[in-house]
Amino acid sequence: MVITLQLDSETPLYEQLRNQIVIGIATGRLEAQERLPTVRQLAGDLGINTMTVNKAYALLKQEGYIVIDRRHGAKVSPRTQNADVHAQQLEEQLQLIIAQATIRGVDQSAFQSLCSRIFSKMTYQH
Amino acid sequence: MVITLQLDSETPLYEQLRNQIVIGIATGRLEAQERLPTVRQLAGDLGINTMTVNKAYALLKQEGYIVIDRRHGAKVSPRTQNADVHAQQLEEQLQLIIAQATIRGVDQSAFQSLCSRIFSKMTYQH
DNA sequence: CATTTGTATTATAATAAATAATACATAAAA
DNA sequence: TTTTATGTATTATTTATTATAATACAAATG
Repeated sequence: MVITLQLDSETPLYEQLRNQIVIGIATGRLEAQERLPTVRQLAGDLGINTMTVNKAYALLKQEGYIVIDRRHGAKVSPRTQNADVHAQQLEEQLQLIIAQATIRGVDQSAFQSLCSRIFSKMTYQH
Repeated sequence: MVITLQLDSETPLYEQLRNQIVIGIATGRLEAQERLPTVRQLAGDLGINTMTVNKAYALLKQEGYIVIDRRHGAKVSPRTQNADVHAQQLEEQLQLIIAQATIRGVDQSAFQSLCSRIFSKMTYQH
């Protein structure tokens, strides 16, 4: 999986990394049980520090997206639950995005179309 | 309009402020041409620094959500355009949210319902 | 002229982000 | 058993961000 970082972004590197891996899982470019690169290898490839990658992995682990074994490294979690825990967070994020889109002139119909187009790229199955 | 800040949030105060004003505009709690509180007054009400409020106002101004006049203070912009400029940004934000939701088990149908519920609270009209 | 507006300036403190260099615990592999 | 590769913990340093603070300034209204 190709990961590209924007060094001039206001989004921290570890967060960019975390976001791209989450999208990779949802789109199926990273399959369940698939092994992620080691922190050292990924840090070397991206030209960033080991601890920055580790921070992204630790975050993904805490959020339940990946499972980490001392020796086997990091793997994509086979399945995740607890949708209810993040329901409120999802609603808050979505409310802000929809508010911004509404003011920019994007109506519900256009928004739903955009959502459909994005959903069609998501292949993650439970 | 009631604004509540979470001091223990990882979201900066000026960003929380900006977000709530954006939502206020979209939901109609802040009407077009309506005057916002002065930076000093709002800072006093919220118990935060003047420059923190000013940073939020400057950001809202730069994004086109409000218009600022030296003497008259800050007002909600009558109308905003340039939807295309922010189209890519919208898609990126939405992609991440949908990816997370998908992994958490939220399917397209449930997501669309949530969107509809949020949209029903948005009264902003062009 | 006086007042109120946003804003610019400068300083300071606290926190976060990123890098760096090591070291450690673990467990598979040789 | 020894070696090796894994994530992780630790400590330090640098840089950027955030928030506060105290002023001062430009502009425009009354």
